[in-house]
Amino acid sequence: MKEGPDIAQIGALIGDPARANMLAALTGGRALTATELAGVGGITVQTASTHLAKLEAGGLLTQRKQGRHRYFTLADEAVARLIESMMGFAAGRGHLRHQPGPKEPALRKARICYDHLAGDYGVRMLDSLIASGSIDAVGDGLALTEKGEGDLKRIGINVGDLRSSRRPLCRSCLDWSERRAHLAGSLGKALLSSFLDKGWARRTAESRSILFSPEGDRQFLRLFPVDP
Amino acid sequence: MKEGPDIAQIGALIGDPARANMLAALTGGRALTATELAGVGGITVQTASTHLAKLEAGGLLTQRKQGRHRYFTLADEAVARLIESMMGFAAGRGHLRHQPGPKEPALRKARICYDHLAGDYGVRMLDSLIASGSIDAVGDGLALTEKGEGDLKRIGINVGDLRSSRRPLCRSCLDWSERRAHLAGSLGKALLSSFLDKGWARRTAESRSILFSPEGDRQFLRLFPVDP
DNA sequence: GCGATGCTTCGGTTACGATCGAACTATGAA
DNA sequence: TTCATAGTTCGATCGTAACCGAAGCATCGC
Repeated sequence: MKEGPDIAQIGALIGDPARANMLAALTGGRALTATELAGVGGITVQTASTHLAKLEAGGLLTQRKQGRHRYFTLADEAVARLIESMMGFAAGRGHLRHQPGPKEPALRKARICYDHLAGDYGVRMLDSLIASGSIDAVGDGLALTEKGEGDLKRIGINVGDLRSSRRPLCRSCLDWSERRAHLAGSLGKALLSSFLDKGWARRTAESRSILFSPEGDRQFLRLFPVDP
Repeated sequence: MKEGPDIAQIGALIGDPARANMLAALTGGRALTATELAGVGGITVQTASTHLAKLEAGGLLTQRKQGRHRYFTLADEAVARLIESMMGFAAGRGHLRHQPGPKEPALRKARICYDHLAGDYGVRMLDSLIASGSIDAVGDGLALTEKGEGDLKRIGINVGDLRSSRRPLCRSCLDWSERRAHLAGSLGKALLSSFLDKGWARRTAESRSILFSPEGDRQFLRLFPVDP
């Protein structure tokens, strides 16, 4: 009874709908202000403020004040992974909130998952990288091959730079909409960044969905084909 | 706001201390009755009953009635993984409940994690299997090698039988006490079963800890050496 | 300096859920 | 049948936490 980590505390932190919505929104990777978060939580700023304080005390959030704003972000990638894994679990049990609204399809097609690409396109990209021999999949682990390193260089991603960070290069992340893995880790981040830099896609204002331009769409599908 | 799976529901389910304790106890893998669970939760049976009903409605638990008892177990392995991952997360944030009681050290040395070995011994076993070339570790994924298949056969584990199940053979599972990976999956289960069958170790009544006999301890350490 | 904006703190209300005693159902034993 | 054990359902109590209005700080633009 008194053994092990206290799972109830963080469960309770995530267990409030307003807080859960805020956390989910922050899984989008960008920092949000208290007022914005109050919006996504459907509550007033006062209430949001107390919620945010609790989340911060619990170690799930960090804040950075900038002028008269306070920007909140998830404390680190581990929090993002926890949230995503809970989403995957909830989706599997049919605990859905979505009356399939207008934004839903876009979200399933391509969205941001902390800092990398998720949704149909995310899964497709990983499948394609594996099929082309750029990434080795062993069990549920992923590893970049030499061929992959060369291929990535050709589209402007220098893997050497990424290796210097302590963060793992490749990591598989379970996609809640597709129920299959997509690519996370510093490489996943670098790939998404490059798409955004190239103008192939852009992030939307308040949602987690990623919008591909017609041109970007073509380029993406050409670069990551799926075998027939 | 209305997009994605409802993470708050399961958060709330886990967020109650009594329920969290029950779930943690069930991570021990064996089925427990409502009264036993009331015990670990520190509540009366009436209260436990309502909690258990909620957990079942939420899809986290299943019950099987046998005579006048009702045996509760985690609904499936996904639930166990979710709980364990939350434990790992909570441990990392220092959300500990343990005033390091008497049972704590035993729990850190060897315990059961749903159906496989965790704790110091679990981590050691995986390390040793990797060092000896029985298991390939790529990224955070694990794969059994041909050599490993042979070695396992020699200690009485027929991998062929395990492959027939849909469940993955090797899976890495983050250990909350060691903060490193141990071996899960059907192979992890088979290994622990064999230790128990051989009488090297036994499960304890109400706790998740695994007790090795002096002889079993010797055999285990001989079989899974760590290089100096 | 002044007002406007972003956010927190305080106080009081409200609602929900955890809790348990008591009564009720079901299975097993004698 | 009767008694005992395991469990659920009901009803009532109680505590806590979510919530918002109002007031209080802090920072910016002017």
